Amino acid sequence: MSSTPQGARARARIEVTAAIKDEARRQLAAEGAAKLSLRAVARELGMVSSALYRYFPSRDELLTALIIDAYNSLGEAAEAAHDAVADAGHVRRWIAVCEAVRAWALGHPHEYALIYGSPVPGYTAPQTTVPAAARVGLLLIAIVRDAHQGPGLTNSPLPADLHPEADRMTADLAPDLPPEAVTALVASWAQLYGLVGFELFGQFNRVVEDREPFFRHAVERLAHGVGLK
Amino acid sequence: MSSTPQGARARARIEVTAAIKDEARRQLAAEGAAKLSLRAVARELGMVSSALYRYFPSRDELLTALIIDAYNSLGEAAEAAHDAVADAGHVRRWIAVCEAVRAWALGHPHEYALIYGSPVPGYTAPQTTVPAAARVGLLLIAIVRDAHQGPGLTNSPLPADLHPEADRMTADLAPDLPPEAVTALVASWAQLYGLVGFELFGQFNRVVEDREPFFRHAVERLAHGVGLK
DNA sequence: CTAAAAAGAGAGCACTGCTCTTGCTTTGGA
DNA sequence: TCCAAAGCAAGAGCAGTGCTCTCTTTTTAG
Repeated sequence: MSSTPQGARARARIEVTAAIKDEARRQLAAEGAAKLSLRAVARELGMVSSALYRYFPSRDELLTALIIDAYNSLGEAAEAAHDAVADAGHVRRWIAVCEAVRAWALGHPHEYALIYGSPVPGYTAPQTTVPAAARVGLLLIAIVRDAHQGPGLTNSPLPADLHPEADRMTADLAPDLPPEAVTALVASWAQLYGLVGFELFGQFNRVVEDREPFFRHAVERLAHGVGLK
Repeated sequence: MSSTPQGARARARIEVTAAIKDEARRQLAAEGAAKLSLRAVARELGMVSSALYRYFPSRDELLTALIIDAYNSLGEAAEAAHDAVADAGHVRRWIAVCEAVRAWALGHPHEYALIYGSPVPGYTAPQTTVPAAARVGLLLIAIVRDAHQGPGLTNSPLPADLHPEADRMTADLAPDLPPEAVTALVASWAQLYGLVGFELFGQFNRVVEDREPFFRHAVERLAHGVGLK
């Protein structure tokens, strides 16, 4: 009986795959997705570039792996920040998640750009990324749900032409919540990334200087907008 | 006396420069910024790639020219949409500008990605782009200013720790407006691009289906958020 | 023990941005 | 009017890229 369940080869494959991703992530963090080079990764790992194709069939596949990891890293950061204030009020929890997203983005700008910036060259995200991408959204939904089951939500009514879509979204995302809240939640979710992206991509340069209080206030208003109080 | 003021050479230079930009814009619209190739542009124009460097010293310089054009194109679209409803109420004018931004983005996805997506490979936008980039922002400020001088604005107060930054932004952007409105305006400006970007970059896939009413409602709420009524 | 599968190495293709040198043409001053 | 200077096009070439193909070696599994 062997101590390496699937054999040494399978074990090595896992390690090499991880090493490739690590080195790729290093280059991504250092230079951005566009300058991520398979040949450079292979060179740094002491292997020849063609050998790398045994692990990732193309550059896009490597990027996809990095994208999923980035979504999960962001999701974990947001979840950790939320859990740290799980006892606090719903607005405070909402703010904590938003600030965690911003902090993660500022700490991993190229990875953030990879997942929330413009998609890389002709690249379209495969279905595989969906579960990881949803983590932050699910967190926000959970906060709003807690508030709904606790102190309740205060939402303004929706226009008539939005009722069908609002009901559809609600059925898909959170059937137990009022459509007004779900609609506001989805919009706030997108708006959060507008705030983060503008800061990260330099649109706030020479416009907003002291960004923490600005961001905090903005996401607090988002929280009120979804009905939290 | 010559009919070509600066000589035929200067005239030709202008035409060739325009032809290069046109062809580059075509490739940008077709394939995205990352696949924009100087060699392909030159090839399509029947010139050799090295000749192109007489007009643009590098690929980044070409991209910068396209970025400025894109900002101006977006700005013009927004201004035209605004002027078409200049007599309507402030909220309606605000919505018109936002919807013009969205429509332009959906019609020019790669150009939108170029200016509001993640900045291209290690590329940092030069100062030259600033005036063009400000056009939509100035339009939104103008609407809020009109409202302020007309029916007035209704804003909620700011937290104390935001006062310094809010006053600074107000002095920079619109000294005649209340800091509460300016702060909300800047945040809404960023949030608008969050809504547009999420739709454009596929984050709304399988989440929001009927996007026009959703977007319209969201930006109407933004309008109320900056104090318009 | 052996056939099959997996992995690495290397050469090569087509492409990229960019530089440099070589000629030709237009320009502007003496 | 002539002539040097500047502007421009063309071609070759460099270093780099993603990716494919073939060949050899190593490991696995029957």
